[in-house]
Amino acid sequence: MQKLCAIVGPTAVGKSELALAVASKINGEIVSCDSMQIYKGLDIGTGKVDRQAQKMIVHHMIDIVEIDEDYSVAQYAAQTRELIADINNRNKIPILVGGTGLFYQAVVDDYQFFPLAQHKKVRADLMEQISDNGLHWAYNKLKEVDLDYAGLISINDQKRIVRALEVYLITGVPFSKQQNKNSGRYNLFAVGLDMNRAALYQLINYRVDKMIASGFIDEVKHLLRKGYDFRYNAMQALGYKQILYYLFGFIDYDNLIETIKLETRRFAKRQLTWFRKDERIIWISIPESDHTLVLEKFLSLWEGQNKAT
RNA sequence: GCCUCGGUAGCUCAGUCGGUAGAGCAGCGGACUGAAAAUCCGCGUGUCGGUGGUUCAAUUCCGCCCCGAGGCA
Repeated sequence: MQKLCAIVGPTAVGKSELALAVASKINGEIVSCDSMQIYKGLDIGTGKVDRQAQKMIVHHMIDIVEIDEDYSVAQYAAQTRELIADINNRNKIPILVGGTGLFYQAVVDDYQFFPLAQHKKVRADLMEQISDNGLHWAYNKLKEVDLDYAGLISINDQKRIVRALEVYLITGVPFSKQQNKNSGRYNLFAVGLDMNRAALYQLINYRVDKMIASGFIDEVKHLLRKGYDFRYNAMQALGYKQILYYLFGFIDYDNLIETIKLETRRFAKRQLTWFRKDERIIWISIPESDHTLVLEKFLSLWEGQNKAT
């Protein structure tokens, strides 16, 4: 069975640092599990590890698409599974590292996705119809074709309503009938990092200040000059969206910094909610900023699991 | 020193003609299968500044005190 090691947790908790240390100890390669680091050009705000570190330890799934390219979890899962197989075949350990819960889940639980052709036009049509007929119309439409899924989501959840409809329209199969998964594909060792909430929030605030100081705003200005604005999903990323608001004059500077920090804190909370429900995850709580202790703890857990299997 | 206004949730404030109180934001919890750093759902967390008095009952009325803002000296 293929081996897979995973390091997950909220933003700013120290996943990347630990991953680098672990990778060099257990002969691993890092597979990023991050929905925004896949984009070229999103560097400072997504907290990519610097190029030097990327040279020392092999990193995958970073900078793999352009900002204006379409990308989805289905592609991520397919690509990542191939990579994991490849790394295993070379007798190295794949280390899945990141904070995007859906991407993590799709890989470790081996979600099955139907083949799906271009969906952009279908979605654009749907959006137009919603602006004409209202969201309730779309929800009722979904009830007609997929009552089960409609029952699971809120009548206000526009994104999920649109997605379920578009997937149905393209494949002809109700969305809820497509939610299949295999289990036990990997010999999984998953570690979650957590820390005291107040300390985490402090780290997040500090990290945002650091990003701003390293030229985050210039990075967004540069992207905007290339024509990348609100239209692109990548530009909905935390910080990028807010800086666009700032550059367009919708919010002032103080407001900008506070909003990025606030939204990032809330994001971290949602990440924790996601990972907490996965019972396979072994949690390491970070007492202070002593990362050597965390590494030791990780390695002893890893040894323990390898002896057991 | 005197006068006026204010002191209620972490913050900004509403309210109770006397029956221990509620909004927004923050916060907390949850959901999540082709946009996911997205999107959505749920939950008031309180010595009503302190202390005496009136009252069956005071956060509410009265006295005194403390704190803040403004005004008059």
